[in-house]
Amino acid sequence: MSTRKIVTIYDIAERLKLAPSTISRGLQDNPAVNEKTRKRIMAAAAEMGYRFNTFASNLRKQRSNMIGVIVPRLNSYFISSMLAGIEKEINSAGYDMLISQSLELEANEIKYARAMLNNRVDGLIVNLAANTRNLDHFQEYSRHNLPLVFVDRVFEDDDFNKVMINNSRAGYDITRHLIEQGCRRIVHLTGSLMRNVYQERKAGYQRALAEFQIPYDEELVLETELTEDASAAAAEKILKMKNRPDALFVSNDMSAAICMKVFKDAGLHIPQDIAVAGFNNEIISRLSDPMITTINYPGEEMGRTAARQLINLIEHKSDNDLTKSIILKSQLVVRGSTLKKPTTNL
Amino acid sequence: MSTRKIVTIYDIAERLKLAPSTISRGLQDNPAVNEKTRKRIMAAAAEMGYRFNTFASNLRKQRSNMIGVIVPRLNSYFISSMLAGIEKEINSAGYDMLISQSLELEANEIKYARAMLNNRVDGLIVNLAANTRNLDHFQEYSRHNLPLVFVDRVFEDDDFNKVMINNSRAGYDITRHLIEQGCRRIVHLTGSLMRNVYQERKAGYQRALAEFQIPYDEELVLETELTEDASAAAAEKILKMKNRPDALFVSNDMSAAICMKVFKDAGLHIPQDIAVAGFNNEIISRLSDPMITTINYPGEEMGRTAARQLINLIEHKSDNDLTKSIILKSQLVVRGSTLKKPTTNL
DNA sequence: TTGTAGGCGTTATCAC
DNA sequence: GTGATAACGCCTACAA
Repeated sequence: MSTRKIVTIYDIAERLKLAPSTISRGLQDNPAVNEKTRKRIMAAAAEMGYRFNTFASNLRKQRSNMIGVIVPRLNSYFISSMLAGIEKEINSAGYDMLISQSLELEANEIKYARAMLNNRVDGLIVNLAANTRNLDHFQEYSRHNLPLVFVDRVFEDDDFNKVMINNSRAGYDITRHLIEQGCRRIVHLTGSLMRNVYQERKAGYQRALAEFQIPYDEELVLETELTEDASAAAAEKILKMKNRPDALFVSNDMSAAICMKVFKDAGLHIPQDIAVAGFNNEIISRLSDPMITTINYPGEEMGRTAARQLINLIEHKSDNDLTKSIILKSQLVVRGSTLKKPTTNL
Repeated sequence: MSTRKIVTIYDIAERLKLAPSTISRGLQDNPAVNEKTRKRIMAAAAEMGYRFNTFASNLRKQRSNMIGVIVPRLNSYFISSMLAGIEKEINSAGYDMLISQSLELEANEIKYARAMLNNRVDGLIVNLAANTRNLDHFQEYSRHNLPLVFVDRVFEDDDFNKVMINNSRAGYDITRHLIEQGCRRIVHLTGSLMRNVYQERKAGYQRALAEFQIPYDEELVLETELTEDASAAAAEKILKMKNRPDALFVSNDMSAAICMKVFKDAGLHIPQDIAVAGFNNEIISRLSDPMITTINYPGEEMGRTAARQLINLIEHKSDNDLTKSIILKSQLVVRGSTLKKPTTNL
């Protein structure tokens, strides 16, 4: 029963003795077409197994109604929250979403940026790969006046649109909090320092140390990929340090929880023996024992904001020349994993 | 400097005094074209800011090179692992991925299934929404001979291709394990029983109870949405039960961890006062204290398998008439949260 | 309210 | 090795 031949508006037109243009109008509820005609058209279309051809339509209309999204990974708490936010906003505005994951590799990012361009996406949202060196592969978007928004992982000193939080401030807040709890030898476990988010958090960490006249010790900054294994390895390394640190500031809650587990398994008490702070306010920060002090990091909202900004640019509701950096709020959330002094009322 | 007019192969042809067809060939490294000519074409294209038009190409070639994916949510551990698997497989086979999230609503699923069809995806992978009642909205795919693969959440008694695990067996294994640990009053906290995955796990639970002559008590089955709040509420409810249960089997590790936290906060000891088992083998199951007994559930591999199966169907490397259900292995992983008897060597 | 006609950018076919 | 031409399916002036 499956109709081999692809059914087009011409076939429907022929069957109903109407013009193709009438069919086209009828199918998209154009009010110019007679109600009865419209119903006949719909019925015939359904019966004949007609499928609207988005390509032909897009080709003709010169736009795709698709928004491209390039992220480093799909399976991360932060990224998936962000994607959920992007998707909601995009879909309610009538767009579809084309996703690629760079797997943290610049080479893939370059490849996908080009593919998205060829796919005529109406705009692009990007969260940079860990090892991306520059934004050359996005210059083409400017050239074609295609809106582009970077979210979270960005280059800070360029003219692109971006949505982010104040990572430096957050890193400072958390480090200062640790210092105020009496910690002096604070390890910082971070992701790739090529990325602003990690670089900035580290800058905030250093700023807080300096403010309290604690000498900065490079040995205490551990750069890893923040994977499950790498995090556990880092924790082991910390355990083996001659002069054991009294605090650990990790750039990610999951990683922090992994370190905490290693510490606890080694018989340490948290926060007494070592205080641990994370980042992101993931569910796990609330489930760990003790609960993890962290930075509340609005992934879904960042996604929505980036998407909304992009859509505004696409629909010319805002001006691409007025480059905007949107900085969303993040807050320090103090919990048991760092409370050495029972002073705070929590 | 931005070129207003869209540059096409005609423009390049004109500039180089060549025919459009030659340009087309040159751009795709067709060996028929002279090496020198090819280089001139490439150079001109780059210089003029030419962008390949995927629509026109797809329209002409009658295919999109895109694979559609419909999932209930993007921000869940299992889903994002699965997506990562799908993406890797799809991309290495040269396809792109179009994603929509149904937000667990059948209405959205119907809408997106149609949109994917119109977008001329070459195939579709679906993980069903919580409240989907039937698969009518996918019949059109059969009609058009478009390959379709359901993954994880499926309807078991139809003719569609599917990739899943043996949920009934897994539910049985976990329940039996709890019983063998001496538990008799076992609560089962589950997601929507309209979905096979939950229905089957429950069936396994019942089968194990029956086998050990433990009467099935409907009051002990709690159906919720397994969100953070719903899980905590369920745990509270369990705490208030007159005759407190001695075990809890949750259909999801995150949920199990949340329940455990509520129990611990109420002063209970795990597993002595109440044993807790989860599902999925998420990272959190390894980080909780005690670690959570669970079912190892290969999300990424399920994604890869579904994608591979779909691609085979698309490329006619396998026959759609030979409907296949692929059942992947899952295993019971016993950990501290259920070990009441220190007999097992763990 | 409906019809006519041309074009969106690419590729396949056939010719040279 | 290169060129001419006709689709692919839809949309939109403009005309009737």
